[in-house]
Amino acid sequence: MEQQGLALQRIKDQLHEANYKLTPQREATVLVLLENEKDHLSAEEIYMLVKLKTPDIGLATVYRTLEMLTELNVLDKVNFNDGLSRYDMRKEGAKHFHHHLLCLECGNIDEIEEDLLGDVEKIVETNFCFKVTDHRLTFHGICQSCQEKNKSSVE
Amino acid sequence: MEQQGLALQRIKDQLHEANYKLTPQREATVLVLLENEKDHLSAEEIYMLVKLKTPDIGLATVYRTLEMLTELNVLDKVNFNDGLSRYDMRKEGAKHFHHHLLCLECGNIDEIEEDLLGDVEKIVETNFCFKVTDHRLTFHGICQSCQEKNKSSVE
DNA sequence: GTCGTTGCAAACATTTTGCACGCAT
DNA sequence: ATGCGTGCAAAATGTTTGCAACGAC
Repeated sequence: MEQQGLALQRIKDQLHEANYKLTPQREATVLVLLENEKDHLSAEEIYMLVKLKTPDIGLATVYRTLEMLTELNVLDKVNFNDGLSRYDMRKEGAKHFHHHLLCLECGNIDEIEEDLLGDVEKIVETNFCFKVTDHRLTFHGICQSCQEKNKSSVE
Repeated sequence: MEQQGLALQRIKDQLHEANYKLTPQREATVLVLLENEKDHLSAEEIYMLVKLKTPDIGLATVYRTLEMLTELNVLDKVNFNDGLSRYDMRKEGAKHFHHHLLCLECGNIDEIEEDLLGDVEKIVETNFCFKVTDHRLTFHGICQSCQEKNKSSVE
């Protein structure tokens, strides 16, 4: 909770620095994002959650807010393979973008905060002369609980 | 060329195994994909290329063919962040899916065939109990030629 | 004749845009 | 009064689906 207040303040500051105003709609959207940090909500899902508390908001505004926050690097727009964009908070201190584990069976998406790509990025920079600024890494596979589910159903 | 003939034959066999027919439209689509293996074409781009040689084809057929080939693991559907799906041939021998380098300046997408994630996947399997079957890895950054372009324009 | 495949058009889903209005400065 | 921000509706975009017709066996 305290954390969330700090995060909100940080985002407010970023908006002001970039000459954006923190309107009630924008604040409500940011709050929903903070409250659901662990999920990977789509624009529509965010819209519906915001609308519960702030019914006076349009879908277009949510899209515009999400675009703005993505531009400010508060959010990352991520595409898994379900045809729509999802939005993911960039952790405050995190230099790198976290990784994802997508379970092909239940569709659940977990996050890995650990940076696993430090060495790999160095290889890319030296061997391919490519200046890396960011990355997207998603593993596809079977999550722990689905593995257990399968095991017990076989027995 | 010879390689392409072999690849085509292999794909034909896979279709037949799965009880699909190799219709002229499907063959034309596969040929376009083989001829542009290094690109990351969207459905529409593929459609337009196929239509040059085989005008009697509809966009829906291309979509259906791409879906079928994705299901057969001949293709991978990849999403960069431009809002549409792109299709990428899975290399014949390649056990793992190759990685991508997306240049944020010129939009070019390069491929890395080397497997850079062997160790990382092991870590994921043991530390997170996640059975990895595939992955998507894209580095965002500046490609070599854009770096050079920038250097000379500063001087 | 059956059945898989097709082209076309319509439907659909997601995202963007145009516009008139509202509100803070 | 200026200009940013808004909701709504319309448009644009990318993809899927329904359907009648075709063609191989």
